Amino acid sequence: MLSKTGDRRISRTQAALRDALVQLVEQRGLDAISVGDLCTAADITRGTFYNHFKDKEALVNFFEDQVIDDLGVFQERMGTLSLAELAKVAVQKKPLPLLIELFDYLRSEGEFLHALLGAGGDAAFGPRIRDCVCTNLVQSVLHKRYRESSDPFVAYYVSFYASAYLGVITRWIETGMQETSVEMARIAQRLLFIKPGESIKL
Amino acid sequence: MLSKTGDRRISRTQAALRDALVQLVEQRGLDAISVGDLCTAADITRGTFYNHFKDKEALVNFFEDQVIDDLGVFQERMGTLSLAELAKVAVQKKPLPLLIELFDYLRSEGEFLHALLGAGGDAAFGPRIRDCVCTNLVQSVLHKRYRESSDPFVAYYVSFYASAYLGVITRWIETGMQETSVEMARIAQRLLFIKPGESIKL
DNA sequence: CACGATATTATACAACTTGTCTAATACCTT
DNA sequence: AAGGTATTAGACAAGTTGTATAATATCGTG
Repeated sequence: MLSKTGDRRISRTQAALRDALVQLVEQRGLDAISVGDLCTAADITRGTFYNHFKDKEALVNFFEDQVIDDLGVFQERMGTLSLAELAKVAVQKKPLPLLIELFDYLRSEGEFLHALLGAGGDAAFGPRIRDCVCTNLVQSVLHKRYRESSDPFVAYYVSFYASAYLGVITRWIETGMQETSVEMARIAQRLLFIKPGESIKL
Repeated sequence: MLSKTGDRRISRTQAALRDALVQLVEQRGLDAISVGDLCTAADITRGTFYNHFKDKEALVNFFEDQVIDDLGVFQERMGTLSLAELAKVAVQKKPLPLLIELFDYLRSEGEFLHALLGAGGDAAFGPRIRDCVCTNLVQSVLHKRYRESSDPFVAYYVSFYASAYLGVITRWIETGMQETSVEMARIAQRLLFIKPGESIKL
């Protein structure tokens, strides 16, 4: 019978595989890892691996899905933000609690994200995150009347800022998450109200 | 003796492998391709493959390097642009010839870029292009006095726009390069003088 | 605690991949 | 035309993959 609290053996195996994945991707890159390598690092048998996952790709997707699901919660909450609210907190220089929470969450998954968003990681993961969080963030910020415009420029405009925010997150993670979540929330907000060629107030 | 014009056999082999790479990455993704697959698709022997490349990764890097080198030329020319020039062409709505040339070049490498920048491609390639072209583009546009600032915000500011422009390029390639190079140059320029929350003139 | 269920182990297997090597052949440059 | 060299076809050991089996250890539940 299925119970809410899963089998501890399964949890342990999955956790061990996740740690092994992060460690090995960091060391050698995803392509250079074999299922056997993962099992050795996780201290399990190959048979056990195939009990859980079809192949290496399925393993990676499984753990990526967990992060994407978690981010989905933020995604929904982002959708409820209005531009007016954003402008208000920007003026007050008071970082949005939601953004702080987001960076807190990202930090909690920092090792995984560092490995799988990095150069040795999964090429499909970055776009997935971008499409999940960032596009929505931009949509909530974009003037309502342009959200469903068919003008190609609007699509590029959205792409532009979605990639931009993923770039900020990626840089933060790549450089070891030096800034606090509050600092990052503030940076993310300042970037909303700036033009590329504009003079920056430091 | 080495001559300027290389051996035709080598050129043919490399071209065949490049085509095979693009085709197979598009079909199955880089990870799922074996050296044997590449050789079958390229109609060469595995021995020939190893005559040229140490392994699959070396092959990928070789062709990526060619693109990066080509982009290096644009990178240098970007560095000579001043913000004043950019503002001028923006007002005149006349796209910069350099930008048009850049999108022309990207189109000429469209199939390769579509495959290797895509979800089944190489996770390391996007960051390489970003660091090559985009960062420099931003540097040339960023106010001079902030270029060497140690304020962490400036670093994120640069990251933000570098990723943003790579995102625009990536979207253009992913969606099959519908827009002309002139249209894309115009879009890229318009994006320079806009704020996220700002009303867009369509 | 004891039971039934099941995750894990150890092991084996064929099919495939990898990287290297050889001798013969075909093609290229000069 | 001649010498150089890339390509071919074939073989090799080492490693990887996905699957399967029976024995064992660990789990959740009653």
